[in-house]
Amino acid sequence: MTTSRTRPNLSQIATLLDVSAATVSNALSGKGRVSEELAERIRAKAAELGYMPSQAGRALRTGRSQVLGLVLPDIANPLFPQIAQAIEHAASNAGYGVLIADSRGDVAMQTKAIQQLQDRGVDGIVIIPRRGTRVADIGSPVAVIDSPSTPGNTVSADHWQGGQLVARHLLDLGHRDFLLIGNNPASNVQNDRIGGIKSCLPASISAQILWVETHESRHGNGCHLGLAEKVRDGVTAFAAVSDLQALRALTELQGAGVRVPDDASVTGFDDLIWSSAITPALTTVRMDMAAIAEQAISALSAVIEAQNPADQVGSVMRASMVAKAEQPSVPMDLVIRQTTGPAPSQASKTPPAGDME
Amino acid sequence: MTTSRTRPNLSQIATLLDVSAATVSNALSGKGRVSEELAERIRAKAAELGYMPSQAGRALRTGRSQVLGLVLPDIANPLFPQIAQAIEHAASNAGYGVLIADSRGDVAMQTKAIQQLQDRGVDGIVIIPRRGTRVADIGSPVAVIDSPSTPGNTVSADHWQGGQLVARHLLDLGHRDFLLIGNNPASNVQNDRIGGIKSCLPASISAQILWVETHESRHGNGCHLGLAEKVRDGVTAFAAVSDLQALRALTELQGAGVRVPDDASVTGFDDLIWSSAITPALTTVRMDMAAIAEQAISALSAVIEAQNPADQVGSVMRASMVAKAEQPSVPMDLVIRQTTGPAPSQASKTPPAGDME
DNA sequence: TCGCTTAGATTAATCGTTTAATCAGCGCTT
DNA sequence: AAGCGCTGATTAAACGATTAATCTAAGCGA
Repeated sequence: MTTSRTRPNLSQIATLLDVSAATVSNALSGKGRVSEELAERIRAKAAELGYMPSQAGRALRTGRSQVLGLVLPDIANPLFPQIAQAIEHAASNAGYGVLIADSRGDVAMQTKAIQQLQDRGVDGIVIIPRRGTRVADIGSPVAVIDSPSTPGNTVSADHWQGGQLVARHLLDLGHRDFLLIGNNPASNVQNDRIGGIKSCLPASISAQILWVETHESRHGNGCHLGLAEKVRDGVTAFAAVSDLQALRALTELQGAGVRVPDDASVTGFDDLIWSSAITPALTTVRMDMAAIAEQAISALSAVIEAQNPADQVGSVMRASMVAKAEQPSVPMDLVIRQTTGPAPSQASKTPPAGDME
Repeated sequence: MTTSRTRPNLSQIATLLDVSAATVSNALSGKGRVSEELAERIRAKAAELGYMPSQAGRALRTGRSQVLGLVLPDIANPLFPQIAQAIEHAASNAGYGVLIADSRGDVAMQTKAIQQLQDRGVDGIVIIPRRGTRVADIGSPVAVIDSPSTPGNTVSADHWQGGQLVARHLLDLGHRDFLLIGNNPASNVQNDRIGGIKSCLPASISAQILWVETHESRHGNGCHLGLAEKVRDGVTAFAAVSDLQALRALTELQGAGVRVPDDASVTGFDDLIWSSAITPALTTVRMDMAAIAEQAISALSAVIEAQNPADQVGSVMRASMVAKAEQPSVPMDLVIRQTTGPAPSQASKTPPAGDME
C-alpha cells in the first residue's frame, strides 16, 4: 500500500542486488561483460520494480534525446491527423517520441519552429514543407516529405502515378471531357498529380485546368466555380487534386442539380476522413501514409545513428543531413466509391434542368 | 567561418568571462545574488553565443522536462488539427513542448499511451478522453478536456450553451419541426449539445433524435438516413451534433433534390476546416479552442508547479492531480453561413420534386 | 578596532546513465 | 613458477545545469 512510488533507478537495483550500478546498466543494455546468471537476476529485479531508465539522465550522457520533431507548415491541414498518426506510430516503433511544432501557416515561423525543436534537443526532424518552400540545411538530421519531384525530398507518395490511376479510371468509364481542379499552381504535389493525369490523356481528350486560388483571387473567397456551366459545355469528369476541392465541386454540382455520378463524375485525392461519409461517397486516391512514415523514420534514424554524437559539427566532413529513403516514392491506391460512374451518353450531353428523382 | 558549432554551455560562458558556472546560471535565471553589472555582461555574452540551456541537463537536475503529453483517443479525429494547434500554442507560450501520443482508437491502448508518455518523463498530460471513458488517477498532473457535465473535467466548451445557440437561431428563422442528428448516445459532448438544443424548444415543437451509429448498426455502414422522407413529413430543420454528420445530411438532402436552405436548414458543430468551403457553406457552432487550451495549460502548469519535485509521491497528502481551471466552461460561437434560412411557408410543406433552377 | 551583517561571488554536491579504464581472480602455457 | 589472457566485475569520470553551503571582503555601528 505504502509503496514508495519513486521511479526506481539503476543504483536502487544495484544496491538491492549488491552489485554496482555499472553492472546493472551493462546487463540491461547487453553491452559490457556480465555473466548470464547475474544478468538474468538483474533483468528480473528490474522488471519487478518496473524500472524505466530516466530519459533525462540518458540524454545527458549520450547526447541523444530519443525525440523527433514533426513540423508542418500548416498544422490546420486536414491531412494532419493521418500524417501525425502514421509518423507517431513509426517513430514509436523506432523508439522515438514525437514533438509537434506549429508554424501557424506562417512561412517565416517555420524557421522559428525548427529552431525551437532544436533547442529542445530533438535528434532529428520530419518536415512536410509548405508548397514551394525549400528546406535549407538546418544543421540537424531531417527527413523531408513532399513530392518525388522536389529536390531534397526524402520520401513521399507517388503523386504522378496517383494521377495516372485517376485518369485511367475515368478513361475506362468512357469520359472524354475533363476538368482538372487544382488549388495552387505553386504546389509540387498538386503539379505532380495533375501531370500524372494529363500524361495519360490522349491528345484527343479535352482537359482544362481550374486553379481555385487564382479563381478566387479574382472573384472573391468561396465564390462559385461555375462547374454547372462546364457540364453544359460537355465536361463529364471533374478530377480534383484534393478531397477538399472535390467536396467543393461535388456540393456545387449537386446544388445546381447536376446528378453525380449520373451526369458527371468527381474524384479527389487523399481520402480525408469524411470522404466515405458523404452522399455519394467520394472516389479518391489514398496515399499509404504508414509506408511513407516508415520510410521517413527509418531513413532519418539511419542518419541520426550515422552521425557521431561527439562530432563538433565542424566545417569539414559534414555530410548532408537530409535523409534518403530506400524507396523514396510510394505508390498510391485508387479507392473507387460512388462519385464516379460511366460517362453519360453523348445524346444527353446537355443535361436537362429539373431532371430529378 | 570555422565557427565551432558545438552548442555553448554554461561553463564555456563562465571561462570566457572568467567567472564560475554557478554565477552564470544565477545571472541568467535571475536567482541568487549577482551584481547587475556582471549579470549584464553575462547576458550579453550568452546572447552573443546564442546560448540555449541543455534541456537534458536541466531536466536531470530539476526533475522537470518542460514537456507535456497530449493524448487523444483517436488521433484521426478531424478536430485534431484545431486541438493540436491550440494546445501547442498555449503550451509553447507557457514554456512547454508537446509530445503526441496515439491510442489508435483503441481504448485499451490509451493506458499504454499514457504510460509511454510518463516513461518519457512528461511533466503533465492533456487528455481528451474517448466518449464515456473516465480517466483514472494516473499519478501525473493531468488536464481533462471533455464536457462540463463530465466529472473530473478540467475545461471544455459549453456544449449546452452551444446547443441553445443553434436552437434559438433556427427558432428565430421560423422552424418548428426539428430533427436532431447525433452519432453516439454514449458521448457526453453530444448529449450536452442535444440537451442544450432541446432545452430551448417549447413543448409545441416537434423534435426527433436520430443516432447515426445506432441506425447504421441496423442498416449497414454508410446507409441512407432517410432524411428526404423526413422533409416530406414536415421536418425543416436538421441540427447535427457535428459537422461530419451535418455534411452527411447536407449531401444526402442535396442528392435527393432537397434544396438547402430553401426547403430545409442544416446546422453542424465544430467548424471543421471544410465547412466554409462547401456549397452552401455550413452554418455551425465553433468552440474557442484557443481559450480552452489556454485554460487547460494554465491549470495544468499550476498543478505541476504546486507539486514538490522531491515529493516521493507517497501515500498520504497527495492531492488530486487533475487540474481545475478558473473558467471550466468556455462559451461557443454561432457561425451563420448559408445552410440555414427561413423556414419554408406552411403551404409548401411537401416540397415538389423536380423544383430547380 | 572589533564584531556583525551583507553583497557578491565560488565550491561542491547532485540528478541518473553510460563507458572507458582498471582490477581481481583463475586457468593455462612454457 | 612466473607470466599471459580471459572473464566478470568495479571505479570513476563524465554529460550540463541547479542550488545549498561556504567563503571573502567591504561596510557600518558601537
